Formats: sequence, C-alpha cells, structure tokens
Amino acid sequence: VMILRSRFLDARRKRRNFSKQATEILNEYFYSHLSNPYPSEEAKEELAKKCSITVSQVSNWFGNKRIRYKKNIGKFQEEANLYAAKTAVTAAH
Amino acid sequence: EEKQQQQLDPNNPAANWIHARSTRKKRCPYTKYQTLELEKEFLFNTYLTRDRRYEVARILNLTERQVKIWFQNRRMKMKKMNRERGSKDHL
DNA sequence: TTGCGTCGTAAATCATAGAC
DNA sequence: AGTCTATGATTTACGACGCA
Repeated sequence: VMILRSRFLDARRKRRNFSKQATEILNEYFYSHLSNPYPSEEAKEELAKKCSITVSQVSNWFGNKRIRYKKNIGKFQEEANLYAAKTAVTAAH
Repeated sequence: EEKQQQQLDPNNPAANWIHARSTRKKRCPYTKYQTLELEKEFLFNTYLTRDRRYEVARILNLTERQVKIWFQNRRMKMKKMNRERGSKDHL
C-alpha cells in the first residue's frame, strides 16, 4: 500500500509530457479554431476526456499554446499547415 | 525582447485574439520572504480586513492592490486544489 | 459609485523531461 | 553524462462582470 501510495504521489508530482495522441487531439482543435482558440468549458471537458487529462491541463495547454503561437507564428507554420491539411482531409470524407 | 508584430494577414491565421494590454504592469515574482509571510497570513484568514491589508502591504513593501490580488489568486488556487483533492481521493 | 468578490486569461517564469 | 530546449505548471496582474 505504501509503495502504491508513494508511486501515485510521485506520478502526481512529476510532470509527464502528454501522449502523442493527446497532443494530436489538442492541436487539431487549436488549428481548426485558429480564429478563436478558446474552447468553452464543455469543449474543454470533452477534450479532457478524449485526451485522458484534466480540464485544468487542457486550460494550461491552450494558455501555453496561444501565447507561444502568438510569440512566434513562423515557428508554428509547418505545424499549422499539417493540421490544416489533416482537417481538410477528414472533412472531405 | 522586441515584439515582432506578424504581418500574416495574407495567410489569414486570423489572429485577432491579440490582447497585449500595453499599460499592464510587468509580472514581478515576489521574494521567498514575501510569499512566506503572505502564506502565513492566508493560513490565519483567507480573507483580509482593510486594516490587515494595509499592515501586510506595509510590512512586505507591496501595494495594497498587490496584496488584495494576491489573496484573490490564492483563494482561486485553494479552490483548484480542493477540486482536484475531491475528484481523486479514493485511496 | 465604490469596492471587493469570482472567473478566465495573458504573460512571465519556474521546473524538469527529454532530445541531442 | 552534460547541455539545452520544449513543454507542462505556477505565479502576478487585469478586464469583465456580479453583488451589496
């Protein structure tokens, strides 16, 4: 029990990068709502569920993404094109 | 440190979600001492009276506004911590 | 109309996981 | 193994809006 408890607490304390798949979902939302990348509370909850993270983590991610994107749009251009193409393809089906 | 304003209207990233409050005071991290004293005061009471706010501000060399906002932010932090404690405490 | 409350956020900064 | 940078989280500071 102590081992499980300590492992749980460690997992909570230590930051882990999100899974590739979670990042994928968040980026898809971000770039398909680039004109207004502010998900509603409901949208955040849905994203959180799909990504297996908390709503707070979704908020953090969007906060970081918005400011970092704005600070250097050029750096994210390739990524933006990638997700734009991807959503275009899925929309075509 | 130079704010390069992107010209990307052609590509239409439609980044009109630019706020950039120009008159905003730059964030200034508080010292260990200031934070510790604020935390002690918060432990005593999560809401400040006007007199306490004045005293705390004077002692820590912060403005009353900074102290007021620190307590507002601290209460939000407490709320968030409680929210996470509540939904995850099933050990 | 003053004034302090919450809520959501910007922006800077912190901490360190991970890439190299 | 050590240096960096990308990334998730936390810390200040407000604007918007509510209520007494």
